[in-house]
Amino acid sequence: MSRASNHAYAEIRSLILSGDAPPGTQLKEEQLADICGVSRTPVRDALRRLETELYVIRSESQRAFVADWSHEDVDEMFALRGMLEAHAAARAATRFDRTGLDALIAANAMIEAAVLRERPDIGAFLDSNRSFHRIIVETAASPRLTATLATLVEQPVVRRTAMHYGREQLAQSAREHRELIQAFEAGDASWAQAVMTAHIRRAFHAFSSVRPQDADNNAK
Amino acid sequence: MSRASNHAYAEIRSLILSGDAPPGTQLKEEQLADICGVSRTPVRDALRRLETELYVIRSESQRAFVADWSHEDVDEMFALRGMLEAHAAARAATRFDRTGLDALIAANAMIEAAVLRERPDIGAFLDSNRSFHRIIVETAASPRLTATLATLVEQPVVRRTAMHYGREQLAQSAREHRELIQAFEAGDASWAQAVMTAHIRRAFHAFSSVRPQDADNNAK
DNA sequence: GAGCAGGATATTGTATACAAACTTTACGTC
DNA sequence: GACGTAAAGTTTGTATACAATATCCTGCTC
Repeated sequence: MSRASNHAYAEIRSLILSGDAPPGTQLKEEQLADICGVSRTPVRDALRRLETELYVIRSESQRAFVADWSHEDVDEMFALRGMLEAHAAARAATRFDRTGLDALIAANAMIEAAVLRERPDIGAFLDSNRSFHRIIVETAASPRLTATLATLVEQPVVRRTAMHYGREQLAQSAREHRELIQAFEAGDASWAQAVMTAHIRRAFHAFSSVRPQDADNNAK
Repeated sequence: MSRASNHAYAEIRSLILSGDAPPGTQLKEEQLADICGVSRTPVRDALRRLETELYVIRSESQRAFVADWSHEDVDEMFALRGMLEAHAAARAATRFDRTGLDALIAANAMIEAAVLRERPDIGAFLDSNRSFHRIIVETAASPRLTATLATLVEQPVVRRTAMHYGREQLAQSAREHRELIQAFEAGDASWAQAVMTAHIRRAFHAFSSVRPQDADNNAK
């Protein structure tokens, strides 16, 4: 899955995330192939990947569409994500070594740098936040958990959530990360699990208190 | 993703599960295409699906191999399954109607009939057991949860577990199902969740107390 | 004999052509 | 005008040929 395939994946994904292809849009293989400048074969690979990540859904007759997420879908997704990510945190708590902890601390330092300024840098926040959570999931050392969570953690949702966070909520997020790090340093699985549960749950409420059009305006 | 692709998927999957392609075996697209009697295109689709379900892993240079499942992997799989299925039970507890409950009761009656006899009928047990759990997951009404669990509940694993159950353990399984039904009738989510957690956890210990070769002998 | 270069072989990636399936449209019937 | 049906058009599925890349093998040098 090399050059062309990855390129198609990135291109189509950005079409969806940018809103150029809003929910419900039909994604036709040939048309996408034109846009990406490759043949249909790598486009099909890309669509399959996007499908497993639930960016794309398929009609009964296998036509591909940009996925739309109902409020209940999002609620359920956060519930599952909270459960699994908290479980990952608990596992990780018994597995962290100094190198991993340092990486975690570094990631959170970058988050704080992005947040604690006049005008928070949401892009940098998202990048570092993603790193932070990825380190934890990987330290949990369960490929199956990693794979399952990958399909659950939708970056468009994380993005919209962050968009709605004010400066104070972004800072609170970083503080929760600090507490997670403390729990990891103590090797306390229950603590880590509880903090992570709360962390994700709070994100859910931030997300669901904003109506989609507001988030879009915010994004501009 | 139609005829050829599904066929290739089923065929390759059964190669892996039957042990004809043991862990570590390299899966070459052309060779698989020959075996399945289709071209490489649907084989590639099938491999991608199997890859997301972790039956197949890829080397750095994108070559496909049969994944190896360590004891710890299986442990983790049961842990995830327990968590998610317990969550499903909790959701279902607030959603069951009389029709659903009656279906559940009927399924468990069939389980008991298969179990409470001179020589338990494992095949019938497995069928009814699958129905029982499916009714619960579907009553939970979360497509995402259904999809996630589907990749986690490996029937070969369930089968091996049941193979190792003695008559008493099979009966115990049915009793746990009865308690689940009580919890559902009471609409008590916490109760249902706790019973399901224990139910799956017990299955894990039954599974892991049997060594693979014993299970295979038993299966013959 | 160890290690490396370079070509031969094997394997995956991509493009393209054609087949199958689904959708839409146009027309005829009632 | 509503409905059904069949043909035309659109879209996805599959096969095959070729390209790119990785791996293996051979023979050379030291």
